[in-house]
Amino acid sequence: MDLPVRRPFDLELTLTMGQALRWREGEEGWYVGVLRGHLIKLRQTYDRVEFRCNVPADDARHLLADYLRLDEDVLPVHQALLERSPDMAELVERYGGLRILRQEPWECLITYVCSPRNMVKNNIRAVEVLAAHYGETLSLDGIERSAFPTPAALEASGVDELRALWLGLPRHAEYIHDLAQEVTAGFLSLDDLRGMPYEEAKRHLMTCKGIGSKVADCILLFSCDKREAFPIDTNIRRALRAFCALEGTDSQLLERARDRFGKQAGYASQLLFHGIRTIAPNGGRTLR
DNA sequence: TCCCAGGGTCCAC
DNA sequence: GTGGACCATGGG
Repeated sequence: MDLPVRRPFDLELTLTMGQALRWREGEEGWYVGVLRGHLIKLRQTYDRVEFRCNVPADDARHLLADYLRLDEDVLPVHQALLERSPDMAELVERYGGLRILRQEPWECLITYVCSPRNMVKNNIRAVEVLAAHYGETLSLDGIERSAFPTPAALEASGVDELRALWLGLPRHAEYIHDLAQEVTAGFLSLDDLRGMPYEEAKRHLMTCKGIGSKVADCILLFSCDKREAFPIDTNIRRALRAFCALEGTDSQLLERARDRFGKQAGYASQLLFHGIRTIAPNGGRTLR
């Protein structure tokens, strides 16, 4: 079973560059991950994405078309981006197949709440540990993984139990439990965020403990269709300096990046993020 | 030994 | 609103 994709489309880059943390390379070119409670295998052959999943083919098709944003054409995005910022040409040329996934908001929220002062490697581990402890066990072709836990499951776990999982910092456990409570109680509606304007959705998210500007932008870009979100971290700061000659404080950078990239800011952020980690020697870090 | 990881909170000022 | 210290550590 497979789906047609419009090139440029780089499945491997898209799944492994760091926006989603649950994809693992399997045998025979498959990438194995868990998507909305379903264990799924994906691999690309030129302009098609082959898939395997324990749900009816049509259901999987809808699930993947949404997740991979197959309804969107990336070429107009490239064009608009290059018109606004010609210095992005090299990144567009090299990594034009990179796409922004449409992740499940709850999982995305918890994933990025665990990210501050946490290495990516440990962030991946934190998400996997949460799934293993509180998520439903799934199997496909002899592979076992766990679904990402529901808000109710994480709320029921209790803060002390979450803290014992060493997710990063102790306060990450507190943030997770608080968020689980807010979502189950209906005080925080992640579905509503998608319908709000960017600024309003960001303000709303940032009222939650543990969610600052960067984490909010990650959630909005990766799961709430806010293409103008521009998460600023150390990599992006270096990349803006290296590729676009932009410098300043974080708030200045955010304003300048959004002014320059407009609606393509989120897409630009991922090209910059991947670019500085692969092209620039030493990750663009100034040698001392 | 120092710096730094996909930051955020809390506190002065 | 801004700048600094602090925070479950581990690798270069």
